Amino acid sequence: MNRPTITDIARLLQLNPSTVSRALNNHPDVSPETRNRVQELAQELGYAPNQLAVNLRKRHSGLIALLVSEMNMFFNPSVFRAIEQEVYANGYHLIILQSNNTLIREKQNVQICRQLAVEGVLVSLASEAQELSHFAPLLDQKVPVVFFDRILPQNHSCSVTIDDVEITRLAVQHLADKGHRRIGGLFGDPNLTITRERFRGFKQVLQELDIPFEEKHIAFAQDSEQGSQQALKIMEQAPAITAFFTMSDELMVGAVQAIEQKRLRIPEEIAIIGISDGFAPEFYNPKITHIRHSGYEVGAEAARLLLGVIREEIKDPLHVQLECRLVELGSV
Amino acid sequence: MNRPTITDIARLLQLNPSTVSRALNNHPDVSPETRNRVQELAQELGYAPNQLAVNLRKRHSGLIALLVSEMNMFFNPSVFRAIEQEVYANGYHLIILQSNNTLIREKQNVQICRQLAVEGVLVSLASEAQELSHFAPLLDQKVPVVFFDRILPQNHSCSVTIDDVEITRLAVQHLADKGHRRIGGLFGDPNLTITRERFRGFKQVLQELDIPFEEKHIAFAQDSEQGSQQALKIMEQAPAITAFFTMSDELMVGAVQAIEQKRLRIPEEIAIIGISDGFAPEFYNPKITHIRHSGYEVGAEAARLLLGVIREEIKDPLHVQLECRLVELGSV
DNA sequence: AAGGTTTGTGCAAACGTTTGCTGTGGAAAA
DNA sequence: TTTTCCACAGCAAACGTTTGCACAAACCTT
Repeated sequence: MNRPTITDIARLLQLNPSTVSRALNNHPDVSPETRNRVQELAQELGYAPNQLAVNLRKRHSGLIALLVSEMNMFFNPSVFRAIEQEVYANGYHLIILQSNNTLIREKQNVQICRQLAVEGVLVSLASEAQELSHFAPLLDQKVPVVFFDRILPQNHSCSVTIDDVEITRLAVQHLADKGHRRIGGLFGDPNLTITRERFRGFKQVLQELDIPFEEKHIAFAQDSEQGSQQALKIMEQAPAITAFFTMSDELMVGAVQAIEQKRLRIPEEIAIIGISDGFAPEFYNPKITHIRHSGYEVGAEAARLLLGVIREEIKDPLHVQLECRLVELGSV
Repeated sequence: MNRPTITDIARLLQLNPSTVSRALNNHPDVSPETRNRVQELAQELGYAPNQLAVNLRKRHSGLIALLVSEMNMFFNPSVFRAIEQEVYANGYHLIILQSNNTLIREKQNVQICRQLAVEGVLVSLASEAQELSHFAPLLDQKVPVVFFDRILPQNHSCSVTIDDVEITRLAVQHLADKGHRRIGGLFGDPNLTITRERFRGFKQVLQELDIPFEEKHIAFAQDSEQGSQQALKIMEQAPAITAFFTMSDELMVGAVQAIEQKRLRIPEEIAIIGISDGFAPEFYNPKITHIRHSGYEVGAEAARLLLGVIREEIKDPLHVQLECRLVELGSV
């Protein structure tokens, strides 16, 4: 009762395995009559090709790997869904590898990609990754790699990000439009491009607005918990601030927690604006005004780029920056 | 500049490929001296075994599939993280297949599992799945399957759920203890065991408490949006209710939205208690009292069971029910 | 010293496909 | 009728490993 193979079908039909193979793949070299006989029997036996053998023979795996730091709720599930859908629609399958933000796991994962002969890799870097040399084993083998979300500047592959400077400008400008001039800022891991860019944007806009930048108004934090602590610290060191800018959902949650702990009312006593790719802003009352970027679009675009590179339709490293929009809710 | 193979190493070292293979796998039949020579050269060449060939030869893929309805934020990412970690730690890799809650995709995904020769499958059913016959192709081939979270009663494989009746009892009992006797209930897809069980628990507890069950106090909803509408409807049809029970995070979000829309204060004017495996209860102010079950534990247990079945340590279908606890916050 | 055992290596088949090449019979062209 | 060509099917090698078996040499037994 084992799975039928091409050879089984060949034996039953007094044919050569090669003919059966061609028949199943609708190769023109096989007569319509035999093709039908083969396909009918295959159907009847519930034949499904042994993908393992196909893979070996064709020297590819049909797999695309997603290397990601971790599956937290703020790694927008829609990024994920978009990638899966795009990949699935093109006949590939997705395998997920988490780095837990460690470099060592990321290196291992690269090796795994190589061993499994994955045909493309989507990467959102671990925060420990300071450079990209550990991707060499893949690039050497000409395995297409697309970086997204958390990237590093010195990359020679495609990448998908959002225009971090612009997005931050949008947020801070909005605060300024509403009269805020003493603005606290909460930023993520300072090693990541995303953080550096948003921080740069923040300072740049302040300068344009003739608002002096003050160290004590800003802080860096790795997660929601730290974000909350840092927000508290800022409010204590600089009680005069009238608004917070947070560069991610995690930090938004942290900031709101700190604000509630301080028993300040939003937006009357303190305003908050953030950058969000999740549902967090909708959870609160009032809902948090934010710059929304579509996680779905990031995922979809990254997957599309990767597929383009795999099909050799895209030759040169493309760096896509997605646009975002201000969503005015009640927190400013 | 191609990847070196075992045959390359053999040629370079004037050995037979079989010896090289054994050397690399630390087979005792090979002398320490040759083993070292082989391993050193392998290291030097950056040899990595061609997993595709290994798979074919060993007739397994090292893959475990996760069949899931969709990657929404309420499919607790920690379930996911737990599964990935457990699977990874045991040398397997995870491939994700989404059904988008449709039966047709679920069937396709089962076929894909078969073709890829996955060694085990973790399933949280699509809501369209009313029975399990489409898993026959896997079960026929003795591919281990473990159902979790969204299951159906008539399954002969292992499953991991929580004790839905008990969990609901805990919640409703808590409301009753606080004096509530007119309780609204929001439930999910009535086709799913999880819903039926929780609904059964709900009615059962009401009966034990001598509270008459009223149709107009309860509703079923598929998502957060519908949940909100249904909650509104309940509050209009039965304005006397003093508390809501919600069986999932989605519905909790919906209910809170409805309550806020009605401008009722929690918990003074209306109480709410829910079952949660996510962060939703923590988002609100006051935080929502809930029964917490650990998504991480569900995922980890499901993965452990699956690995047990794969290793043939577990022979009979085990049905694990995880325990939960009441988290008293400010909404009751 | 004859026999037996151990140790290390090689040979070849197998896993299930795919594919370039060869070969056949018959139809079309000369 | 002979030649040319085409449609169709078979043969065999290949993808890179793993593994049962055979075998030689060296090592122990009596």
